[in-house]
Amino acid sequence: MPLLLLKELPRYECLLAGAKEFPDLDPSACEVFLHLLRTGDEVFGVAERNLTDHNISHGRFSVLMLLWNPAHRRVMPASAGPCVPGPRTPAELAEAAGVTRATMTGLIDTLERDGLVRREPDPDDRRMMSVRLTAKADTLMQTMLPDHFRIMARLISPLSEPERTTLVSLLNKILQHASTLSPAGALPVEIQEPALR
Amino acid sequence: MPLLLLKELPRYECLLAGAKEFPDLDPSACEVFLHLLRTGDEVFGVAERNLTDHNISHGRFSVLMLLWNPAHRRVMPASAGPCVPGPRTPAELAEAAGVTRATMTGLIDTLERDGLVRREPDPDDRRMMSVRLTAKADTLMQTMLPDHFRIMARLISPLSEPERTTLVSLLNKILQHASTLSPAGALPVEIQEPALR
DNA sequence: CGTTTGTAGTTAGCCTCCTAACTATATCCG
DNA sequence: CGGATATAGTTAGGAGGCTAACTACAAACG
Repeated sequence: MPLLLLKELPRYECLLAGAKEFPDLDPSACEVFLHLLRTGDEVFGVAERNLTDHNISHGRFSVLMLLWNPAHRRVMPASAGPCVPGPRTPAELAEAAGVTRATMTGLIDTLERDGLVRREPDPDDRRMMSVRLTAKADTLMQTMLPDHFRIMARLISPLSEPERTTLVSLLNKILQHASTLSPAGALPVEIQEPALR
Repeated sequence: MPLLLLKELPRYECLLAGAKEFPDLDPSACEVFLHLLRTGDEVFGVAERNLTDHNISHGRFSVLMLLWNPAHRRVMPASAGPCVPGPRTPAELAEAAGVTRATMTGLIDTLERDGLVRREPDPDDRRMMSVRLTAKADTLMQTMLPDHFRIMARLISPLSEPERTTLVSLLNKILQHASTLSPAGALPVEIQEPALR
């Protein structure tokens, strides 16, 4: 639900009209942009509703998934392959989930309060903590995940397999390109005209 | 930035492995789902960074766009066509932006504090307020929008026109279907197979 | 005409995100 | 060895989401 976007997307003729006043407005790009955000938001909202029923926000779910991965490996043969061991410390979790360490502190706080997670001091480096799932969290995941998987499958069910492949590849083109414009990929924007007023 | 999602998407073989343990896990659906959210998040983040430079969050931007539309019409010929007059009251704005009235109160509070918006009582119905953009907001939009349009165009630039059409149509299939699973579209689910377990 | 019902906006309290600054510990290096 | 630098985690304060409950007004209806 966090995206918050115009519920009704503008009609294409409105975009064309806007392009007359703003030469920088690319109507088809704008349309893709808005549809991407709108659809992402809707899909996100449907998936989140299920988690909310279990008192789990998306952020908390991400943390549980990151920590649960190794617990999961416990069940699987040790030869299960390249699924890496998964993060343990708040800093690693923050990095993997794409939030700040401060945010992760808050998430772990509430997860710990709800008995889903335990903090343990690292014996080797006294700056560090180790975060572990409790048995309660493990049980919760076991009941929550099948629903979550069914919801994902249902959301994507209108697409055939070839359509799915196409969609992923188109999204990937955008994602790859967007990453280069991103905070990390902060190339100096070079060519941009001095505009901006 | 709000989506918060695993930065590194799981490899497909991990999804396949997961499907062995969870029969409900549809690997290709899962892959589409994750790519959609991840790409939406990235694109959203890039676009938001520009707004943030002007001290405008996405929520505030939505409000400004909704209110600015009519101001925009002022410049355009009255015959401009089917671009409706745009919302004016907090309740209408909340509905159009897809947030609660309480949230809209907060957004208008900060916008008013920053001098971008004015509240005026409705003379006919003393429960209602009318929200208007200030001249300052109008100026801000004029300087902010061209950048915003350029960023959208850049984000989508890796796709050709036919690819854009395809992408929008695939996204639309998902969006239409998702809406039927949604809170508002709470049709009694009737025809839906009894599945869902 | 007065009571009930509904609607607009706000308030209060919670959660999750952020940035900036702080504390404690580890490490590097002169 | 000892100071500068870097890192882990937290804290403080702010914004923007939410729900639930409240106030004020309008409308409906018996």
